[in-house]
Amino acid sequence: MSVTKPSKVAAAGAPKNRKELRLHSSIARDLGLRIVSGRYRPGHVLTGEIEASGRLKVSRSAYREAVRMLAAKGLVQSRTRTGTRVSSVEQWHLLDPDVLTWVFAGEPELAVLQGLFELRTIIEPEAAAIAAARRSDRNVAVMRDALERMSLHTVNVEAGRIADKEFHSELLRATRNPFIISLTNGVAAAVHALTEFKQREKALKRDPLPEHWRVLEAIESKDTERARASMTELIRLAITDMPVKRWPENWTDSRLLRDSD
Amino acid sequence: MSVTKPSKVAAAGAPKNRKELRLHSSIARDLGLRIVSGRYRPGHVLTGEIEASGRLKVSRSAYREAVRMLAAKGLVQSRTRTGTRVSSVEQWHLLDPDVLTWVFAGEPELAVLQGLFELRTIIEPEAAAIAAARRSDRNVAVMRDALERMSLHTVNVEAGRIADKEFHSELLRATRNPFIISLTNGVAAAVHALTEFKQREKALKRDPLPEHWRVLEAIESKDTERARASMTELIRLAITDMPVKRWPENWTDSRLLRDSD
DNA sequence: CAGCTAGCATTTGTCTGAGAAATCAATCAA
DNA sequence: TTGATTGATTTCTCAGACAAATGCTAGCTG
Repeated sequence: MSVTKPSKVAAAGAPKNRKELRLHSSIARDLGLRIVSGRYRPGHVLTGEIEASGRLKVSRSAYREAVRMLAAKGLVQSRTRTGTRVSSVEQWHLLDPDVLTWVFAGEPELAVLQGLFELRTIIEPEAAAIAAARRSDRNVAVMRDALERMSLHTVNVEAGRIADKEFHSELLRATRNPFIISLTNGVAAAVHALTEFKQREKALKRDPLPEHWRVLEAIESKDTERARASMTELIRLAITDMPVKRWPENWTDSRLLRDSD
Repeated sequence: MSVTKPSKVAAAGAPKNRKELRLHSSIARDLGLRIVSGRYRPGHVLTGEIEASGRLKVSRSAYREAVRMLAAKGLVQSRTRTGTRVSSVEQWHLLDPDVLTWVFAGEPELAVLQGLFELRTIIEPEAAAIAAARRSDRNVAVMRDALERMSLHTVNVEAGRIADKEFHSELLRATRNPFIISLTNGVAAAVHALTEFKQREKALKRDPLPEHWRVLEAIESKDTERARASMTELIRLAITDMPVKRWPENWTDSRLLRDSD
């Protein structure tokens, strides 16, 4: 029960992997992780502000701001007298970039992986088709640059994964649809965490570049049909690259699904 | 520059249309509306906490909690010394239920309407197909009940619009995909605000029930193809019901698109 | 003059302590 | 039994102070 505070001394030499967060953001991340990981189940009532902030050795205001953030993301709900309780999973803003990052921070469940890929299978081929119709030359240039960096670094290192993320972000941006673009941030965060997850298991054998280039070519030549088809194929290949033994047939064994009240 | 505070006396006789919000939520809603409506453009720096809270006659903590909420929704970003500035539109969590509600609170721009319907056209037919494959009997029962209430009240009154919302929510819920379900809350909020918007112009002439029933029948009989097709048709009809003179050909005239830096 | 450094000023961030408001639960009265 | 009253608990709101971060500027130094 300890918040990884942004160390005031920033221990010399310690690799500051993650950006220094403010105290309230750290607390929010901490609580958020506990919630999405299932440590705090839906319906669970958090310990009161006074005790919780006291235990964490932080001020009540910092703790409250953290709770407000989580409430804004649909993870908790506060009521006087009742306290702050974890909301049902259906209330969670799962496509919020932070929430998505937290969900994929640990070992994501198979059904959750499957859910994300299902969403991508629905969205991204259509997005690619729309992008092919509306893309600007600049969109193409940015995507090309991303792919070149991706081929330079490979997705086995952070720089390559970032390039991968930027490719998909720019593709969705090319749709000119604010709502689809908004999905970007969330899905990109998830995919990024995901390629990192893949990487944890074992370095990717297959080279994912060819299908990316095919998507780019289709979009560049404004061929909507080919853009849709090649993106469908890209996602299909990405799924086969996931280091899972067996994809579950049904979904009902997901924690994200069980606890809905 | 005044927050519609949750009046302490709740002025006798005054119709309390909207649920009583806490002070911090009221402030957040207030600022949020100003931001998404374009009153505060991306890049704009909000007045400092001390002055802002003073002007609103609220405590700094209440104001800060509001800002934290907006930051959690990607609308603003705070930095010491620099202040709190409105983020670029791409940072906004447009699918957040609150943000979506705020966006559609006023007269939504055509391009924004178009964007939402484009997203629905992509998601919901596929969702209907998946729902047809995975739906439980209970899902069907809930959807049927919603349609019956919808036909009882018509979408010209609030009760009918709520029933409409519940139909679509339950449909997405039937997909058993947490991410698709999460889209529910956002899209449902938008559609709800939208039917209200339609209603403002003029009562809907055409009866939208038949196409809803066709979707339900397809899902009940687990006919994925027919579910997809009938949902596509439902959305197509919903678009034609929008009281707009002419759908714009290109998008670039949307405020949501311009200000991205 | 160019560039660097140290301090200054400003804004958000954090802390503390005190009541106010809301609401659940039990108690008491009609 | 039902309704009103009281009490306890928790979040909510307020006020004021200091800490930390950081952009800016003046002055120093080469």
